[in-house]
Amino acid sequence: MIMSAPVRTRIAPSPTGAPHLGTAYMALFNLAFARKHGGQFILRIEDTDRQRSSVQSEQAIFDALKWAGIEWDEGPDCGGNHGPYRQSERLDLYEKEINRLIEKGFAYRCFCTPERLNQLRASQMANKETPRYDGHCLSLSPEESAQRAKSEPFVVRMKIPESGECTFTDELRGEVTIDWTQIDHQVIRKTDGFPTYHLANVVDDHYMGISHVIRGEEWISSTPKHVLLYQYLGWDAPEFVHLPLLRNPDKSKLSKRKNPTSIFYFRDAGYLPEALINYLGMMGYTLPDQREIFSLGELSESFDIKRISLGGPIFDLAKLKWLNGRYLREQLQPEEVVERLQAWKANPDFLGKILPLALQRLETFSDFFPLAQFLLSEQPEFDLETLTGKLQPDQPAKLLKIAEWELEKANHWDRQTLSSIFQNISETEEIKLKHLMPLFFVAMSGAPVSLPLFDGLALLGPDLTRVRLRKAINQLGESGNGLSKKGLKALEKDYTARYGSRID
RNA sequence: GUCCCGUUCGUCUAGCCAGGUUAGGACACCGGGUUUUCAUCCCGGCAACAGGGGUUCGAAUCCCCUACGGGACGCCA
Repeated sequence: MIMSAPVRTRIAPSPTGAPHLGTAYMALFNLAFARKHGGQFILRIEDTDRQRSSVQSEQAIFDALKWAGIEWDEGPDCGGNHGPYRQSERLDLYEKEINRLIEKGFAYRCFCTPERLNQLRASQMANKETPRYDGHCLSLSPEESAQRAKSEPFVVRMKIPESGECTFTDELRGEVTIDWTQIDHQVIRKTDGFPTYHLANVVDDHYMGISHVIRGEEWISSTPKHVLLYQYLGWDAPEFVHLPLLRNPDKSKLSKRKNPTSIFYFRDAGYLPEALINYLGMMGYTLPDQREIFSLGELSESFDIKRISLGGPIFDLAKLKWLNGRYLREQLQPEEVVERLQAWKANPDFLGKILPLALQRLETFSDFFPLAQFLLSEQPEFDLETLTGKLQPDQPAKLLKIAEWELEKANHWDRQTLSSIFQNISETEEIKLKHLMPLFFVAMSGAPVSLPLFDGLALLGPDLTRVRLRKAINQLGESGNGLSKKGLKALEKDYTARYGSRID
């Protein structure tokens, strides 16, 4: 490793779904490390999954990271000397390297059908073996392979040594050794011609001059594939640093099912970006002097990646709130707090969107804020009796859950879409909309009567909405009218039958 | 199931690499004070080295085993 090589780090999110806290977390340390060493930090969009990637989601990543105060030196929006920074625009490059791998005999085309592979996997699982490709297409001659490729769909797989082990160095953990027998003949090019993550990330990190790959712990077990690809392609591998994963309170990997995970949730619920970043900076890390209030700049100045601790930190909203409070009263001047509050939701734009919903219900100004309150708070208070209303006690939890799943499918978050989702639930459940709605009014606003719900939800946004639904479901659970594990499973099956499969 | 990674108060962590500390700080919680209430603020308290073996005069710290937790095992990233 050449010590004088410039430090270049990257964050490589895939533009699917809402911008995730984990992305900001990884970005933070990548950025701090690059700054500390006078290097560059790059944003690369990993949009190789054509089904799930969207331009809206890509834009959301830009917006969310910028809101959080994460700035990149090179990226799809600002360019740079190593572009393009969107993987979908680099297909020729991947194709070239894939062909090189095939020619050298390090990779091969595979014509197996998904059906065959599913069967194979199922039988291996049944025999308690590690699911692995069986090498069916490995023996095809180059000629036959090339010939069939003209008329048949295929994927390209990388070859993996049949025995021995792979040892690589993780900067925090030391040497990590994994047997090659544990590694599958990974698909590196999909039927649609797009590369998979494993290939694309290696090719891009090489051509983009990435010196340190700082990413989540979830990647440790596929690092041997990456190391091998660097070897096959004749390139030096970067340094690897695997950071611990943010956790839910139950210690599982942070997930939106159990926590707010969208960066926008924190923006919309009224947190300060500098407090959020500060908080993320203390997950698994402490500054050498142990101060607890610090900016991104201060973190970068003294940053020492070796100080990262490896136990997975639990994301604790209570402590984040405490920290946010300290920012409000210690780091900002009162005038600044007013300005920030206005910029948040107390501005003509946002209030102007609420007004049409409230106007007919107003007699004096005093009526406005009580009506709008649920759109300006993180969570409303409600009591369970009001929530359940006239429904059977076992109904609310199910209906809320169904709504949560249905809402996840929404491509747009506007009045019309929301309206049709609830219409559909009403029809499918054979409950008149009129009887269905009070439940949601209470869950969303705390009261059975409120501003028009669909417009309200549209203003609230998907992230705050989801958390409110979940809070209501949880409270029902605590009172004994929730969904048991069994009940949830049954509901999910039933849901799939009547509404179609869930998406994530 | 297989493999990999991890494990200090309920939570975030310092200390570990260069063995000797009354194992420190913060959140939460409990108690007291300031405050016309509440909050803030101040003071105090509770509370941890997962277990077992080694090495050593001495282990949270080094080594091994066990347990527990997490992750990976996709034509997702």
